[in-house]
Amino acid sequence: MTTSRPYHHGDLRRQLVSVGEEVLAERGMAGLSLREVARRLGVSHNAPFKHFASREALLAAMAEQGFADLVARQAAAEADEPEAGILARGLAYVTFALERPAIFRLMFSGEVGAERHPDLAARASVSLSEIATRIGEVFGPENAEDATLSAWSFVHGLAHLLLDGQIPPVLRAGRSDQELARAVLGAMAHGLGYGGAEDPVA
Amino acid sequence: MTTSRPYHHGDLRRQLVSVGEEVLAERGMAGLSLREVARRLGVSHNAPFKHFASREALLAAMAEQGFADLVARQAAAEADEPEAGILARGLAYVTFALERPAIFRLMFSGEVGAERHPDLAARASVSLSEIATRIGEVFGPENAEDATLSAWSFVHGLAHLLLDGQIPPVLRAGRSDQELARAVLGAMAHGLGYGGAEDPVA
DNA sequence: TCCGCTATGTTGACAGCAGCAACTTGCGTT
DNA sequence: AACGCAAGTTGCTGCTGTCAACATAGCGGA
Repeated sequence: MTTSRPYHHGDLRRQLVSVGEEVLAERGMAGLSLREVARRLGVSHNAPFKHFASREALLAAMAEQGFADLVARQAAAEADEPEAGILARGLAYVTFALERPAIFRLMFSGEVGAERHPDLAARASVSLSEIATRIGEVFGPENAEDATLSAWSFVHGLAHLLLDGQIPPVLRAGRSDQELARAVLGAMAHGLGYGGAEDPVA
Repeated sequence: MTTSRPYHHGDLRRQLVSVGEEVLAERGMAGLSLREVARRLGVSHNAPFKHFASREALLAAMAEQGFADLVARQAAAEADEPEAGILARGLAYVTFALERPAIFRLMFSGEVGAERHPDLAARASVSLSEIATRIGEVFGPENAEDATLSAWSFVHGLAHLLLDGQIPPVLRAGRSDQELARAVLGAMAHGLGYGGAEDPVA
């Protein structure tokens, strides 16, 4: 009995995405093969092709999931006052990158070819536009564009530098990634246009 | 005669790196194969292995060259007054990313495994420390760490967002990448991190 | 001058991968 | 009960990275 291997898996697509992230985290981009993912799920080497037309299509789905999760996480980080909210969102962005570095890299690696995967393009665009909108709300209408771009560049760059481990010890000054993010984002919020919000993140 | 195919190529290593960048730009990470590079150079499929122990080693060399070029470009962007210099360096950083997006991505993709390629790690570390130092010179000694990190994150993030083409039209407001970089970096230099004491930018 | 060493390149082989084709299974419909 | 389609399987092809054995050339010492 045990029904251990029903002929139809039933949830393969979702699991492919999930195990795909697992493999990607363990072995990196070069080590992520459809066959390895199939092996881990106990299905044949060609089963994935019934759900994804190509390896790249799986990558696109993984990135898409990443964007969805990023949006959800940012929404959860919402706060009462908008200034605190923007800071919390920035931290959430960085935290997401630090917790799921492989997916974060994939999302912005440019390897997926968004033009070939409209679903991914749409999801990414929505996700990023939302971020931009929220940032814009805080910085006000006049010159909102550049302030928004600034804040976004800032957070995005910080996330990349942190997960690349490329911050020299001198700058790190013994702080953890999270502490660093908190400090630097705080400095940004303080310096970048709007004066208030004394240490909004408790 | 023509000496078209001397048995010994004479300059293979350098050309592998150069053509490697070419292929990477054309076909992306997945499309970059040692065999393709060898083909373009008219050598056998195994010739590259006399210069690089693995595909990854070639990638490392390409990234290393990228860091070297980035440093050179930044040095060339030096200016008289330090404040103008820092801005010029930031622009140079972004310009490098926009001109050679494939290499820039490779340099920060984390796919190369710096721990396995000490030469790359050294070059990257030197390159980035130099950037940090120069930024630090401008922002002064007190709180230099966070201001430096801020500026660097900022430029790094802006570069990534620009070359990902992920900036919504609303924020772009019709400006070219270069114009955008100029505007945003200018805003940063004006607003960021000077501790609120003075306004060094005339 | 000649000999042989080493760096550089070549041919041949193997295993792993993406993707195509043809076959099988079994669930949902009628 | 019969059937059709979605989901899974086996088998194949061509490409890739990498290993091993062999070939060539230019160089330094005898």
